[in-house]
Amino acid sequence: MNDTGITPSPQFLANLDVRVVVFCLREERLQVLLTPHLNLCDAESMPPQAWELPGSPIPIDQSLEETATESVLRLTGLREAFLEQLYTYGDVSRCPQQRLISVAYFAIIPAGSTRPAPGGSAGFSARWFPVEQLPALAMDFREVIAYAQRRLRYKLEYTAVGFQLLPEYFSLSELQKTYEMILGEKLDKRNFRRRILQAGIIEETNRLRGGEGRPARLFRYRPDAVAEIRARRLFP
Amino acid sequence: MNDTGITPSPQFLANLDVRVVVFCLREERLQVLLTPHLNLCDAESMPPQAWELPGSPIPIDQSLEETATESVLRLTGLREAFLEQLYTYGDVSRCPQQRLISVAYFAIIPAGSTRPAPGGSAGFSARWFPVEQLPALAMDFREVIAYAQRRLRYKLEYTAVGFQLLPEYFSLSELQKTYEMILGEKLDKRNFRRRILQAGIIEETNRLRGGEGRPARLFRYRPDAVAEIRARRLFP
DNA sequence: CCAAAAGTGTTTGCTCTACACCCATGG
DNA sequence: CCATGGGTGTAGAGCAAACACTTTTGG
Repeated sequence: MNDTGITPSPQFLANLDVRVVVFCLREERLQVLLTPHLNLCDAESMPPQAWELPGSPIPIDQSLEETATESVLRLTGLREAFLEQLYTYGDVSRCPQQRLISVAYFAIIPAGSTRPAPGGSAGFSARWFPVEQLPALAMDFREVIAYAQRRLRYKLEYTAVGFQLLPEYFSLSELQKTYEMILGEKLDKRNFRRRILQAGIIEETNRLRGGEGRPARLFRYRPDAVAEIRARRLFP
Repeated sequence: MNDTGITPSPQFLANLDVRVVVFCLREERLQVLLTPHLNLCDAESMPPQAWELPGSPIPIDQSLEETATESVLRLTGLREAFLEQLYTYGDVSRCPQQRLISVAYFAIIPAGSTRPAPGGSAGFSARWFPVEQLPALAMDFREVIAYAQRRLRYKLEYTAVGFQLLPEYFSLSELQKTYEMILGEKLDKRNFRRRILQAGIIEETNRLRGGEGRPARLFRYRPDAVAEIRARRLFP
């Protein structure tokens, strides 16, 4: 971590880093974690003029996935987050300072687990931004985030990744709202419930959550239901 | 290109290369292009004891995709082949000689376009191997090929990638055989034809191909039909 | 008792599947 | 005329989509 970002120390691989798109549901919106782009923000007091995806260079004795996991841990305090390789970006002029190849990962952390508020711990001044209102971004990171979002939407339809976004116990309405938010379309309540229950990937608990109106029964993700769902498509 | 494979010349990025899984339909089977693994094959006359995926280090002034395209061109003489990034492999001990990160691509070249027979031109002594009968492979390349094959199968179900494997004109039976070979299951002739025609991605020509039995009408891929097919699944 | 959110079934249309016979050509 | 592969339609089952009212709680 130097402030030029140009020459990582020799125990790191040159011209190569890992970047992570960390998704979280906050304030009813899908948000992404970003760090200030240091090149344009020398005075610490000034607000950064551009943001970037968090990440780190790759230690010579760490795999790509370990490196990404550590970035997520450093930023959020979570080690068990969902993490998947996204794509490797290597265009020649994507970074003005040097030839830089970034292996992008995307991560999902559950709603409510934002105790290590970014800005605290080792997260420097990382901040959450709604994916619909991103600030100015360095390099090709807007494209990276857009791709991560497409992939998230896609995985949501076919796999059980949706539960990664929610806390351990959740109501079916919360789950449905999550799906609607990410897919960007309304779903029929009865069809949604029937399908998600038939898929057998969540189980009823005897907890209830009160609020306004009738209390909702809470459900839990069944971890024994394999990640890649038996049914080919969860939502057609 | 040296024979240690350890230190690419300084105009290349260190610890990083591109590898390509090139698929082609030959002799009624899906085949992959491999090159001898030089570390284990110093005497040129000896048969290599292990094979590897072709590829090259990354010139400092070339993108990943350009590098992959040039590898395919050098190996097959084709510039327009289908090419897609697959995954980036970066485990610490995948290569015994050095820390090596490989950005894997997969490519598809049409059946019959094997004029620049591997072994000729600049392809050193590259050879085709049926994916079902791979020789001993260096590093994690068996895993890479297996993943490429999964991805090919997957893409075949959802996109129009199948036509990349066939020559410009083909009969519906040839197309069906291709699908069956890659999916590894028999398909019903009538259902196959109905669906593939309904999808509107191929068009009838007035060519016929004779052989034994009744001559077959030849079809052609409609390049205006976008790569990602309108229907969500081509084959359920 | 009223507002607010939770919960619950049925009908209809479409799509996938299974299945068997005739056609055109070359030898 | 016979062997070989090419070409064609239909009936039944299962799945997805559309749709409106009742239930439970808190204030």
